[in-house]
Amino acid sequence: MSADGTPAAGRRFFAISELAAEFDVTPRTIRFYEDKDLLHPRRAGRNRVYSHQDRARLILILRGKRLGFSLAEIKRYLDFYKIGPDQTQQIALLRDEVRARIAKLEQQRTDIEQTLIELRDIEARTDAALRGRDPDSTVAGRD
Amino acid sequence: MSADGTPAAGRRFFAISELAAEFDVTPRTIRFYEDKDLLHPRRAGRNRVYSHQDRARLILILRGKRLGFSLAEIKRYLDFYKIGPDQTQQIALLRDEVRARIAKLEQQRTDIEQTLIELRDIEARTDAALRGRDPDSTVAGRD
DNA sequence: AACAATATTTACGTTAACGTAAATGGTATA
DNA sequence: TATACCATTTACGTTAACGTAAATATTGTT
Repeated sequence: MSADGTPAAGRRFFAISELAAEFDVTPRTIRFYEDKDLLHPRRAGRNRVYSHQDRARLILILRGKRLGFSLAEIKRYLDFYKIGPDQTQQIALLRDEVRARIAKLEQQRTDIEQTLIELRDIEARTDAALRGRDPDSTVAGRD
Repeated sequence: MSADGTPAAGRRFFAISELAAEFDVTPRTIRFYEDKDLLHPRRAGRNRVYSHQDRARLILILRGKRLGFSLAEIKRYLDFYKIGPDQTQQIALLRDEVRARIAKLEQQRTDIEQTLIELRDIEARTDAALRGRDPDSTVAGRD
């Protein structure tokens, strides 16, 4: 590990196995993302060489996966960042897409808050049950 | 629609096609969930009949899907609610599982907040670009 | 030079979550 | 009663996201 604690600090490039180990995925997975056009590492001869930007993209990909997005959706997201110079028509479409994403994420956030409330309630019941207490007779409530 | 606005109010039971229409899924999908043991409607002869509880379970299933959970995970979640009377051993395991879920959802929430920040930034850039303004030269910033 | 370790390409295999189509049966309506 | 309309069952098809295995090349080590 480097001085600042982050494993990538001070490093210029990364091998596929290094990234795989760091993010707990297989090299196959990383190559698969390249095959799907989500990553574009350089080559040192035959071997793949990943820059900090490549690594950053991988982080975004994995975050997208945690949120349940498909690789196709994640690719679109990554594309949001590389729209070229002014294409009013394109930009308007982009804006609409971005807004749709925002709406979807806000719905997800609402779903999460609701689910957390329910889970915390269940957790409290299990805690109580394990203590012999009993905040509502049975662990899951009544019918 | 009923007096209170909710389409299910005052109704005792639902047909599969009604639920399918209400939640914008196909009957096939609902039958599939039953096949996977996530739903257990009664029968009127050969036909499926869904109660309010069945409908509520379907709502939870669809919420789980929006959050990116697999049907197997969703089934576990539904099971959280129907743990029988005191099985200290079982309850301890349940609590651990519930806590793991909570942790995962909190991670998801963090991911969402971060993504929303980025998307809102992009949205602002598109807005500005469409107005001729320009909060940072190009839509996506510079390299 | 022989060997071990790592990376690459190619290609077939696998699982989840349905889609789609065909055959069958009850029901209501003209 | 013929027809139209759902619902059901059965079964094969499809897509996404990798897993797994085999053959080959490269590099470093003993």
